[in-house]
Amino acid sequence: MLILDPDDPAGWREAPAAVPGTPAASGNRFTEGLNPEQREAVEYRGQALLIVAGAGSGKTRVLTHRIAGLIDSREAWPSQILAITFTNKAAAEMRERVESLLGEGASGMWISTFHSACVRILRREAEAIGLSSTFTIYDSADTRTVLKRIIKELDADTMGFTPASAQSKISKLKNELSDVETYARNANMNDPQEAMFLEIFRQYTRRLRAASALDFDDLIAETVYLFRAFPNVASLYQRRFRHILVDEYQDTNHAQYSLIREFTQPVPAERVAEMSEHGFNVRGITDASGGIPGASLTVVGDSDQSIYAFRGADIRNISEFERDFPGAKVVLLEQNYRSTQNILSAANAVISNNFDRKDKKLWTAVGDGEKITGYTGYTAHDEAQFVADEIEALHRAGVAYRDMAVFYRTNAQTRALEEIFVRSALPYRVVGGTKFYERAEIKDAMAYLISVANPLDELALRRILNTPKRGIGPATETALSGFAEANGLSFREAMRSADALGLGPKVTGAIMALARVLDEAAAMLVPSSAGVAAGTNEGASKVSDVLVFLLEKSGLIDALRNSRDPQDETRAENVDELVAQTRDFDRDNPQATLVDFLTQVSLVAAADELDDASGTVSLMTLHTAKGLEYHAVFLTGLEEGLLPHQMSASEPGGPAEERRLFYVGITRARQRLYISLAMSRAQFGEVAVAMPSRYLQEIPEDLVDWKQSPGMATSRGGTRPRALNARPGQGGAWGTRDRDLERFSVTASAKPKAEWANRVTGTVRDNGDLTLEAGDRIRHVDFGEGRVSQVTGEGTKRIAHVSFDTAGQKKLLIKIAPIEKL
DNA sequence: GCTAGTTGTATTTTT
DNA sequence: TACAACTAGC
Repeated sequence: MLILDPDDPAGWREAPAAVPGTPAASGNRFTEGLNPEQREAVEYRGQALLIVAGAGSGKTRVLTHRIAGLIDSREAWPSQILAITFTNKAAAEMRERVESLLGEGASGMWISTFHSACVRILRREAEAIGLSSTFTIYDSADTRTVLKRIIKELDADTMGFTPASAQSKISKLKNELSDVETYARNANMNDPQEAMFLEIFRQYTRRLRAASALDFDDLIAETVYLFRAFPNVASLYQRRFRHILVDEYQDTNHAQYSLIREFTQPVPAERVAEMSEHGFNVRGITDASGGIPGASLTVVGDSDQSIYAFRGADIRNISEFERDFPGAKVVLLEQNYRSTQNILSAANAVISNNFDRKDKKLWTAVGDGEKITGYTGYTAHDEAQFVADEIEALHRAGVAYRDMAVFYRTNAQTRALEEIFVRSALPYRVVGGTKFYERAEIKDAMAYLISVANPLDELALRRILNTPKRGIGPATETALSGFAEANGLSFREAMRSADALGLGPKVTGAIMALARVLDEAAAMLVPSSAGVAAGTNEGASKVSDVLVFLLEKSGLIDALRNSRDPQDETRAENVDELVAQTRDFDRDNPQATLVDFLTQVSLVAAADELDDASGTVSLMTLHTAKGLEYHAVFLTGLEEGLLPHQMSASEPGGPAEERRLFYVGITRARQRLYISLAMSRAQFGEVAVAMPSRYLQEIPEDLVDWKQSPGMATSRGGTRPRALNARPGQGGAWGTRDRDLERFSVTASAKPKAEWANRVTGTVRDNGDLTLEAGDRIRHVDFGEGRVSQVTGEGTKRIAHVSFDTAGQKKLLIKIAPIEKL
């Protein structure tokens, strides 16, 4: 999926002599069909441009046309462009679109995420900051493991430190570009809490250094430090990139902001002269003083879609852009090309409740469209059944599954949705969530590769030390690390000389054997002498071959295959899938190294996994949904405590950010928007009463057609559990006034149709080999009786198409549906 | 050093 | 619920 940028380091010193073009020369070819504001954003030439782009206002179009225009008019070579996007997928798409606009490849362009761009720079310049160019990138789980060890060793848990709390604090500091020393200077050492945290931070930094590893936040921060500490290195990039474009600017944090500032600094004349002497071509890019002026900066963003404050995103970066870059031009894009007016009106109404924002109203020329459909389920399963039914109805009406998406606030909400979707034989895919690369067996296999690529990475080594089981326990591990420390060796070196430790012969043999396997794998990666001479990877073994070698020689794959744990069968299959992925990687990137593969894996984002060609409904969190659009969108779990989330209440700006999240969700929909909630939701395995989200009231009532409103669901019938009759408590945002509930009763559609049949439970049954055929009558736990009209599929995937007497048409996966034949 | 069983505890969003 | 950490017994 991710394509390695074809930028070629050999061309690094070549002359990208720009032919300065006149703005008008960018031609009409790239402004045709654009509205006046879009056109202005594409054509403007100046130091700084802020494009305030409302949702669906065609910002990707503007960005791609702007880049294509710059290249086509010869104002810039592709290699002088640096475009930062939020995901790798967006980057790949942007590259594709630019290339198709130009009708040719645009190699040398850097279009990537902040993190990918930084890794690329850091690997190239690693030496300068005393890092191995094969440094490992630690993900949050790795960070957590390291912190867990540190906290245990320091007994910091007695002071209330947890890996999670330390992790988020360290992350916040790094996003503010505060390193250990900076923190130490300002810390109040009389406060034992603070002193302890400093020690944790210090240890953490030390260990990452020793392992030649960087965490996600380091990638950005270290690049900034690199540029600041080595102006001559920074100049290389300042000279090269003449046009910097940043998408989703509202979600940049301080470190990213600082990085952009570094990129756009001018290069003073004396350094330009120096560079020129060293053979760097600066022709055509110097100004009258002989220096290189700062690169032009284009940022695109929408403060209403800022949803990453928890990750340090600072909304001031965009709101104070004009102050930061004096003379900046601002272009406002308000015409929406995505959604119907009803959807936009709802979005506008909701977001206008956020005070302290620049007023901005999205509008469209496409017309009102259909009303928003609302539904209140009794349980999460009931809600999920509504979603499944509506998806099926849309599908029958001709909407492809891939054009529909279900959004939710927390990953935990997928469970009920998945259960119902499986039962309903709906093709779906969960985007993000527990990712493939987070599975234990995959992390194990990856740890082998990492140990080979970066021998200093102790975390990876410790992970594989006893995986598969080799009889090397914690005692041996401690002995090894003690030996390493006492002799000034790395953990890996200690393993090689394990025979000097006086351990048992079996354990010693196991350690030495593992060390040997790793050494042999490392030898496979050395390029041939011809390759070394040419600076290529010629002669090195392919990633897939190294992986297969490691899996076999280490015994990992055999251990999984021969295990009697039935789950290990799936694990072995996952490992095989990893091998298949490395084969794909080798095929797609013949020149790439093992480190390239590891980098790519470290930096995949949830949205990168999206496969446009798949014929499935997509399920994802609201955060992942940013930047995407679908014909039909289902916003689920619109309850107090979920959206806004409980945890956001205590955070400053929390409720406003949650509202933006809701806004982002609404504006993903092109034609149809569905909003739903459940009156009760299982948490802790206990059922708790749920209150409608405060944000629901903010949607004008005439825009929503409630098939079952919150009012109806509380005021009707006596068959539901008592808990549901409970009055909303004091302080509940939904209020205690009856008017609030009445509002929904009044707007509720007058047709009390099949909704009562939809009181779906989580019941699952194994029907084994129940055979059904068209014409059979069945009884379903939730839907009552019905007649089978058709049976499709094979084996465990047989699907019954059933017309229920009261609940309508449904598809059921026969094996697990709670049904019986009559 | 390994395994199974038990107890305890935490549950937001992500590059 | 569900998973991590701890304990007991091999």
